[in-house]
Amino acid sequence: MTKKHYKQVPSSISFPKLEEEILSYWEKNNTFQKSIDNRPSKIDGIRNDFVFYDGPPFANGLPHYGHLVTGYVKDIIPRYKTMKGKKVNRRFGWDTHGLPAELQSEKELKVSGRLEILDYGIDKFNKHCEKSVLRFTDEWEKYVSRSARWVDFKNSYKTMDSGYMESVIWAFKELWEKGLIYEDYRVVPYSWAVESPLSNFEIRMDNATRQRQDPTVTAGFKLNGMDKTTYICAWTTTPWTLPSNLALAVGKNMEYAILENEQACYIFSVGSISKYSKEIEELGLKQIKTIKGSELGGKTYTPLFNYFENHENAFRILAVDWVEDGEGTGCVHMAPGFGEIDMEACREAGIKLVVPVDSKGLFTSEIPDYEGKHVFETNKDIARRLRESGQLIRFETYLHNYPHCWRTDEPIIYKAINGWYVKVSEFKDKMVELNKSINWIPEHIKDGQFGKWLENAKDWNISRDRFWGAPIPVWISDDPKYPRIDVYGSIDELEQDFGTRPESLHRPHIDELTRPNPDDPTGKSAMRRVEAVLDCWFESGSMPFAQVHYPFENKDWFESNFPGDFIVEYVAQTRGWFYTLMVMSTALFERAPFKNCICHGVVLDEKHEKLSKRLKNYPDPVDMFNKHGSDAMRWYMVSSPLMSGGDLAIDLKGAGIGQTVRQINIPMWNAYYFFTLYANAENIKAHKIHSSDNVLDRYILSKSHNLVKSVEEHMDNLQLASATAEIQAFLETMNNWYIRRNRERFWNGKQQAFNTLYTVIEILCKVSAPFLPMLSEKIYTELTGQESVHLSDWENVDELPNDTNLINTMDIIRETCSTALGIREANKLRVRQPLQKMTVVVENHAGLEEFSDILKEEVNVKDIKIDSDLSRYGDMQLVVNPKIGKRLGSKMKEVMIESKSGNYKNLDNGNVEVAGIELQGDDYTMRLKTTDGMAAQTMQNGMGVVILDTEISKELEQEGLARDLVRAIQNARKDAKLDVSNRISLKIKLQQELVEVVNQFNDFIKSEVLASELVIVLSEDDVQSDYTYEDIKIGSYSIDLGISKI
RNA sequence: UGGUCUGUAGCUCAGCUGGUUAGAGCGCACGCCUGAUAAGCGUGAGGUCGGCAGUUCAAGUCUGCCCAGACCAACCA
Repeated sequence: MTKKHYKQVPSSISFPKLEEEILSYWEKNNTFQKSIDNRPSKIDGIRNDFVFYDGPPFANGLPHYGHLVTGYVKDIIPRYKTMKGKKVNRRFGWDTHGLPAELQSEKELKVSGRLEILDYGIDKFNKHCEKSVLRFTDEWEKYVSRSARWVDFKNSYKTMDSGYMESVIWAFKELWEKGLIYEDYRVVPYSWAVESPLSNFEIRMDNATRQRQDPTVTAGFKLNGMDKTTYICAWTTTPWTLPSNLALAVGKNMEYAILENEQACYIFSVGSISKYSKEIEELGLKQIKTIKGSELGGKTYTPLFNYFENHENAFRILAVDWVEDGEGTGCVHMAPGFGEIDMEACREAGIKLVVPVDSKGLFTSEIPDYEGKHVFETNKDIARRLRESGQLIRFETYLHNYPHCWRTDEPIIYKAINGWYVKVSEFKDKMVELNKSINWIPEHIKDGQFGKWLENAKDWNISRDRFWGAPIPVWISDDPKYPRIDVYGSIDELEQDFGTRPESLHRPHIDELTRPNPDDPTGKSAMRRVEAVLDCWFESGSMPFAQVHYPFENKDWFESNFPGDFIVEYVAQTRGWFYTLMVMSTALFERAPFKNCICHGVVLDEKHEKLSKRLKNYPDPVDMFNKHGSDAMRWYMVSSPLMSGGDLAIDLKGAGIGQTVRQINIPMWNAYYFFTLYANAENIKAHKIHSSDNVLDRYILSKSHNLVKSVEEHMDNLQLASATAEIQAFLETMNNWYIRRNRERFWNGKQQAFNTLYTVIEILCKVSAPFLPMLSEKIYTELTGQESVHLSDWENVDELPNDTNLINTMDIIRETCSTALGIREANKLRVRQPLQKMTVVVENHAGLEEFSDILKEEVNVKDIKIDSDLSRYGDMQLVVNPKIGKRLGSKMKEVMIESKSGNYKNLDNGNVEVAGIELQGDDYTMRLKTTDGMAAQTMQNGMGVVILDTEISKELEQEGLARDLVRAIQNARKDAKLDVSNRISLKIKLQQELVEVVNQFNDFIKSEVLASELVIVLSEDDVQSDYTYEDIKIGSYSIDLGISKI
């Protein structure tokens, strides 16, 4: 028994099982870590890191398809860069702070709201958050690992690590010192459900804004000092703010109409009258005159409710320039505690605001009638009271887009609240400028979605009145008489001033740091931390430096490796992570945070609707892993429009993924299986080569040159889908041309053929390693005996032959074959039936002779004739090169018509004249149209013609039958589960007519099927029990076939 | 209301700076091949390239308008 050089592999394999095997192989060999350690951080003093930022996910649920897509890209690029020689560290990160963690804990601890948490104890509450926030990390690790994504979990960063938090407060202090942070009392989107303000971009995330039906009220405010009762009408979508109304605003230059009936006057803007025609009719109103808004300015009115009736400066009409005739009445109700514009306008008018609503959205004792009631519950009652006082002009519901809290799904309110802000508006121009240096995929994001957003950037509210988060590192004197503000940017600074090192930067420990106010000579006041914590987006925006505890550690590394080289997330992160990274990076370092960014699209269901856990309208990823494997899923997603920002509609059964298995995984495996099968059968050990004297070898090597080169180009341009398309096309050529056409060489153990296939498969493994990390690993390691394809270097293109002529010629050959097979098909001539002659007529046939053996085999003909005289086989047609249209202009039309109808003449100088225009050189080509009735066909590219001699002589017919017989015997061998190298003994029982065929082709048959003996049996008596028999039909004959392994 | 993207075969999608008869995969029909075999290959049917205008010798490709969908923004007082 000879030693086999390659592992015996099964012809078909379970890819999911193969993947599990590779995953444990990697784990055992520590392959991932090696792939990083193998690469130096610097080469000749030049940085060699490829810096990739892994955006921290929040682990409050299991990963879904969106995460998987991102994860695949996050793996593909680093694997590619590693093979190209870069050191690519990949640390996983966890977003641990913020509302989701707190809400989860509230639910689990059954405490709800700020007061209950304070009661329960911040310490205990935060401890619980800390524990529960990591609950899903194991599950995440499982999913991520199963998807063959290499990322360092052990060394992962968490936003709650004290090092991370220290870097975050450092950043805060930097911004403070640059004057980019301020405290302000402003109206902000406020989630009463989580009792905290939200940032302007949180309410824009995903589907936070959606349709909602709200009551609207048009109320009449009674003007003071009028002869006749006069109502000025204002419209609002938030009736609950009417008790807090302190002013009305009208447009300075707008026209207002005064309408009256016997009892009263009503004022509407002229532009809004038509909308109120129904009410006007009901009240029997007639317009008496119009006045300018400026004339209304300064008038006072009686408040609708008396809660704030003595409020200073209040209940006046303000004439301003920003009111427009929109949906309302042209007169705006102002509740400065609940509207941004309201607040600004009232501040200018010297009206102090009132906020009679607490943190849970309940009215305070300032509104005794509704104390403890949720604001939304009071809308109806407010309308009822207005109706009773005759001041309700209209009540209706209104469908509009309204922001909701992205974590609780409850509608938000706008409310004045104290907060800390980053002055983003001050440096937004800088951000716009820095954005120009970023390479965005797809490109339109740069000046579109992201660029536009930057241009309109608003100041960012970074404070949250919550518990579980990085502290706002600001200490303020508790006595306004002795004001002082201290901001801290490190633990050391804290220790220095407070004399003790905080146990943790989390609340409540951080809050326990107090000290006497140094600016207070009485010594009575103290420095206390402001209570709020930081928006968790401030933390994720700090990720590039905070993950390495900059500037306290890794100072040199960070400074030479920032900005990052690459990030990827889905497109909505232009409002989220991409944005906060940009803000932090611009404010701190005046640099863009990353160089390249892929925004991928969204995975949808087959009806193009969002994936929803509730509807279960998508296949379970785990099922897909188990059924088709992760490599197929990776390929499927990465070769899709997702990579250029488009959506991908995934079908419920995952058929697209199964299709990938059939088109990519199986063909690749088949090639490898084929190689090992015959290398082992022939006891061949192959090695890598870069040249061969066989033309097919040189062809496929040239093709692999092109493959490596184009994949490299696409990858360098971050065009992942294009790269996969190249690999797929190569697979097709390798399997359905190179291997198929070379089968005989493999059967005969031609070393060069094996060397070539070995080389090509190895290259294919390398090129597809980022896209099929496990399948290519399996094949590569078994084929080469190397440790891992992911530890190998990217193939050096320059070493491979690059023969463009050969590739072009081969294209003609392949075209010839498919044309010839087309003729066979049309004439119902099976390929197994040999034919005598094929004529190939191509005008320029230099180099084609070399391929005549290939043609003979592929088309199964005895002789090939190559000719260049097209005119003998059909009529020539003039085909005009359309590019001459540029030169001819309007004459072109005529030239086209004339040439198509064959009206042209050949000139003596070899040129052609059409419609009076002389054409030469590249201006035209002649194309053959085959004469009807011949077994001939024009090639699809029109370059030539193929003619088949369809006459079948007796001899050819018999050879055909012999081949049929061989085919049948091979089938029987297969059925008997014989190895391709087993020798057999044959007994055939057949009709007299076939005996002649078998006799004549006896040697041929025996050698084709590896038969040592062939016995023709004419009666049943000779049947022996150690033979397996089959009934076979060949043409119109039926025979009994017996084979036995020797 | 504005911006960006998308609209090509039953389905999922290619189609470069405008250029001859618009492609691929899946599905369907019919064949073929098989010493890779629970694979492979070929052929066919199927398209007014969302619509209407325009520019041009020539438009799936460029321009304008319109329609539909997605996303982003504005409005939402």
